[in-house]
Amino acid sequence: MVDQIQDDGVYDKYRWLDTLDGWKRSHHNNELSAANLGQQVCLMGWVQFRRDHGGLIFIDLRDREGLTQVVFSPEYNSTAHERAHAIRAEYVVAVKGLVRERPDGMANSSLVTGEIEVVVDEWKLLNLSETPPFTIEDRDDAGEQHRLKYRYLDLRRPKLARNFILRHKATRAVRKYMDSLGFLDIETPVLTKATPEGARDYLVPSRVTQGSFYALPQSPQLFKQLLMMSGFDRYYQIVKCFRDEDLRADRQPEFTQIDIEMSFVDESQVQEMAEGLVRAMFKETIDVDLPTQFPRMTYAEAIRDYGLDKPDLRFDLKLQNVSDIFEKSDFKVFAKAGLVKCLKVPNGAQLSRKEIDDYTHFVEIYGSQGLAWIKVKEDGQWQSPIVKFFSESECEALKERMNVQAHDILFFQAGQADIVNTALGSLRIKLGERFDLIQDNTFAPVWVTDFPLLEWDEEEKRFTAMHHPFTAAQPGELKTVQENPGAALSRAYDLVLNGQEIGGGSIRIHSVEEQQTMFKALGISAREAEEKFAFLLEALQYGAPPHGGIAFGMDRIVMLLTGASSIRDVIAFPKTQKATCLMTEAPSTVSKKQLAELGIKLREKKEE
RNA sequence: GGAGCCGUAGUUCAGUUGGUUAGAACGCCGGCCUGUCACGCCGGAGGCCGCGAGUUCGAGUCUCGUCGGCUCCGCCA
Repeated sequence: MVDQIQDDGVYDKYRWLDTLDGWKRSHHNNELSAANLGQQVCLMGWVQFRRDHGGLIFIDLRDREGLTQVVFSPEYNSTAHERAHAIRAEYVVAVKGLVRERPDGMANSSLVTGEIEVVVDEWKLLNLSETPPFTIEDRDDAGEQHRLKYRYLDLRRPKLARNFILRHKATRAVRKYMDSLGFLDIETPVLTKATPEGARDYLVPSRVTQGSFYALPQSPQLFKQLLMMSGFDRYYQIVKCFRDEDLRADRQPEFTQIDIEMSFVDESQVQEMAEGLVRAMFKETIDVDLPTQFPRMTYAEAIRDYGLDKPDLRFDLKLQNVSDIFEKSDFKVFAKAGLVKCLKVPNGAQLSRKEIDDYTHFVEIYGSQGLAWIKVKEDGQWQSPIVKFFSESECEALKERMNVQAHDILFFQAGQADIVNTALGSLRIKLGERFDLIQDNTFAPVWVTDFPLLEWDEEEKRFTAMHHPFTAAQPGELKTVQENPGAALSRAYDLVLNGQEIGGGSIRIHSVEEQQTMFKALGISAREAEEKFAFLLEALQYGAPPHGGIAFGMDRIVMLLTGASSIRDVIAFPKTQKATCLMTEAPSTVSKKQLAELGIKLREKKEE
């Protein structure tokens, strides 16, 4: 009926399309209720489902807000009904009709608009649609490869659409809160200078200065510090940042940061502001009240108790250092280890041998050599492949230290400290999920403070900044930086929520001497510092105020707010793990002309 | 750079030890249907088993390579 060949042979399936002709939408599709009974309304949207009974025809009309059932009835309006047989999924239609109550027992309690329906007087076919490659509804029946290729269709799915509506509310909450505290939204450049430290830069070739490159910002770090030196006092920006590193379920090459900087403040003032911001976002998007004061823990405590610098405090298990118990043990694996840590799971003895084997493979990912364990039976007997190597006093000490009870399981990691902590800390998260220790809809924020200023980079054989090279050392630690760089503590802090790092910041260096000391500790020569950061070193000499700030990962926060398991579900047009866009097919090759203008010559492809 | 899982109809998947004509559900097309809401009933069409080699009398199934998607380690100040 719809596809026709015109007289001139041109295939034109759009000749029956209607125009709006001044029709105006009166309501969205999640809006009508019994309160609107008897009203004439005009709705527009996409056809979600069609249920053609031959006589009555029902369609569910969808827009971003929801669904409304529309009825075509031969008795009510036979012309409208006759034309409606041709309606298919995803056609775009406008209907004018009467809001009426559904017959007895026909209400649909799963729809907000389920008590009513709109019976059609007149309707317009605004556009046709090919049969979509996958069904547009919330039950996931398409793979991500298809969903990303047809992202614009995927985004019609209510579940996904809701994420972006919520994301908008989060953004709005940020702007409202920051404005209320006198922060100015100031834009910083996207074409900027490559930095030697940190992540790999995305580079943009300069046409005007051939052979030179801009870099896309990993963060507006230096610009926001310079804005403090300009006297702007309180700055924020919701800003795209770029890092050319490998992707993860919670990492995209371009991501959005809530970037904040303040002058004349110390850590506590930045943190107080930041807590208020996060509380406002949670309140105004999902109506959750976060605690009025977030707990704090030092980096050292986090590693000691949780093995990770982003502890998930939604459940209580803690790692225990048991190195001392086994110092002189006959069990050489423990005695010779740099660190031995134990994690007890109450009632964990139910784990099967296979599950334990799986956990063994799991910790191997982190470089662990193996996973030792002890199951405690009903009668208190220990079942374990390693206990036979323990002396009686070692068993007693362990029993007391770990407060061992019947049905417990103990897991051990022994070896190099960083591997022990990472492996056992990650296993802790896994076990928390396995034993359902994490309650739904709980949010456990925590500040992690007192980070080391520097960490040793084995590959480069030098210290690198743990946070970034502009982070101030704690009072008195400047001397430590020179004498024992690895021991110096910084004025950096991270905000962790449910085991995810959602924000990080620091009080910055505002004295040129301290900045030079820092560069020196990082093995950056005075010449190199001059070359890369001359503008910063100069600016610091013209009255830089004490300042500090924080940056939040907007995408990750929205993930937590929506419960999304992938960052791709809160980014409208995300990239695949290979950093490509399946829809636009970016990145792509460019013409020789474009390359020539940039003075770029591609390496010849080797012939096979 | 490395490890793992996956790739079969438009979609989601099944496919036994390698064996004849590769199946199901949903979707699509046609017919019937006046209270459905993932409507129902009847009928039909639809396949480069990701791609390329190899083993074999014979490959969706085994081997190697390759491309693509996902998860993770490294990396991500």
